[in-house]
Amino acid sequence: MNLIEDLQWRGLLADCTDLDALAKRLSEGPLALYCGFDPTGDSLHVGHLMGQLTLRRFQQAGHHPIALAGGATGMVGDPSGKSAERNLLTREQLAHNVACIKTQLARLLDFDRAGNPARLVDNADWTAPVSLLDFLRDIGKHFSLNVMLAKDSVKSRLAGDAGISFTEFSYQLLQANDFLHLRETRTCELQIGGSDQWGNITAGTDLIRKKLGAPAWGWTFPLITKADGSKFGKTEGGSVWLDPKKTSPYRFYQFFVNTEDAKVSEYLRKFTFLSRPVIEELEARHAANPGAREAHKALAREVTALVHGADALAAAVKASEILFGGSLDGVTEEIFHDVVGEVPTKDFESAKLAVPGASILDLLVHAGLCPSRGQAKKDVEGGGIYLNNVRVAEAARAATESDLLFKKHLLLRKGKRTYAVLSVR
RNA sequence: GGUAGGUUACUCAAGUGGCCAACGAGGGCAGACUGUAAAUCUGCUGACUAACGUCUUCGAUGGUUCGAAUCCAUCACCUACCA
Repeated sequence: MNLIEDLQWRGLLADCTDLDALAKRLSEGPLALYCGFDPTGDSLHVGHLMGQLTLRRFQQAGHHPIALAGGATGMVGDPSGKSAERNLLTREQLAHNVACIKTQLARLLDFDRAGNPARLVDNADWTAPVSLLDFLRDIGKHFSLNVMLAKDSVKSRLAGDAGISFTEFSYQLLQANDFLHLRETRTCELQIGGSDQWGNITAGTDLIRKKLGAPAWGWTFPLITKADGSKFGKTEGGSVWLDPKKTSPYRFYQFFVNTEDAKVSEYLRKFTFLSRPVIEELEARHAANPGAREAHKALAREVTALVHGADALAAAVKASEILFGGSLDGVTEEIFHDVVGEVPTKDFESAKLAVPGASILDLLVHAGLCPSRGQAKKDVEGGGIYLNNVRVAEAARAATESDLLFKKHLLLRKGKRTYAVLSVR
């Protein structure tokens, strides 16, 4: 199975500017390709994984991947997929975000691979020095307003109430210029991106054709969705980040374990490097015994290892086994220690446990499981709160020293799977 | 610049003087059933309080009134049409 066939089997091809020609080109030898990542935050999230992993697949097939951090395009804001104008980031925020993102981009690609090492670039390097007049003459001249206005990202905004500013309208020119620049300086012949990037990518291939008369292709992969069609990568706590400080490896692992059945097969193909026979075997096992959720666990293991490494994965698996293994009976202090720090853990004063005890409501708020005492009380009354994995029956419940596990920790839980640990100081 | 309409909790959206912490829908959280899944059913969804209840909120500010999300004035922002 060649690269394109593999990508198609995995469901990673949404659209290609000329699939036959690209297939022919790929068969003739390695090419350079790139994928851009705008620094809209100080961390990438699971949604961005698709681009990174696809670059990696190309690299493994012998091609030259270039990861692009959007230091310039991030200044402007991509209107694609956005229903309203966004707020501009300050230069300081942007510089900080670019620095953070670069290290994350570096993790999934091999920069030392013999023959085709990965490259990391920042489009601010070639965009910032260009003067407005030069840009308008050299780049702007090649764009037809009719074509620009016809792009979905622009059209939908013009049709809506929010409108679109000239700033965001210009975005496609900047991205097209990136592709042109990489085509000229690094012979980068292919740009990949999510299907929402189609308009921006074709702006680039069109520009290259007009200015250079050289071949260039665009490839998009489908945007990942949940089974109900809603946005992928969001949980109670917000986005699932790649930064372990923002989303712990344990929660990252849990996010994938909790994948809906209807999506496991798709995610295994798109997020892991497992081979086709292995994935088909997992699918068969899942079909035979869905309750065991072997496919979910394999998925979570693979992705967590890729992003956070083997050690972090081992800790996440261990903590998960303890917390979801049933009762805490028989769990030794040493084993329990693996949980501490994996789930959100906070300190508190041991003095608070003295005689009348500490209000369970205050503890829940302190642990960050509930936003307020009022909400905590409702959660307790609804039967959704557990102390040391035993349901708390009444809101007046107070925790005392006798509730401490190993004289040190309280294990709080809300619902089926949201845990927090409080440790005495 | 003119005219008209709008601004309600996470989102959409009722409410046009007291019965409004504010209908309803979506979303979210929790419970039951399951498999840490989906679907379904149920409860909750401003803060404080053990509770009676108290407090803060309906773009902003000021006013009328015993009493305002609801009436008046000014300001801000948004939308549409006109220039």
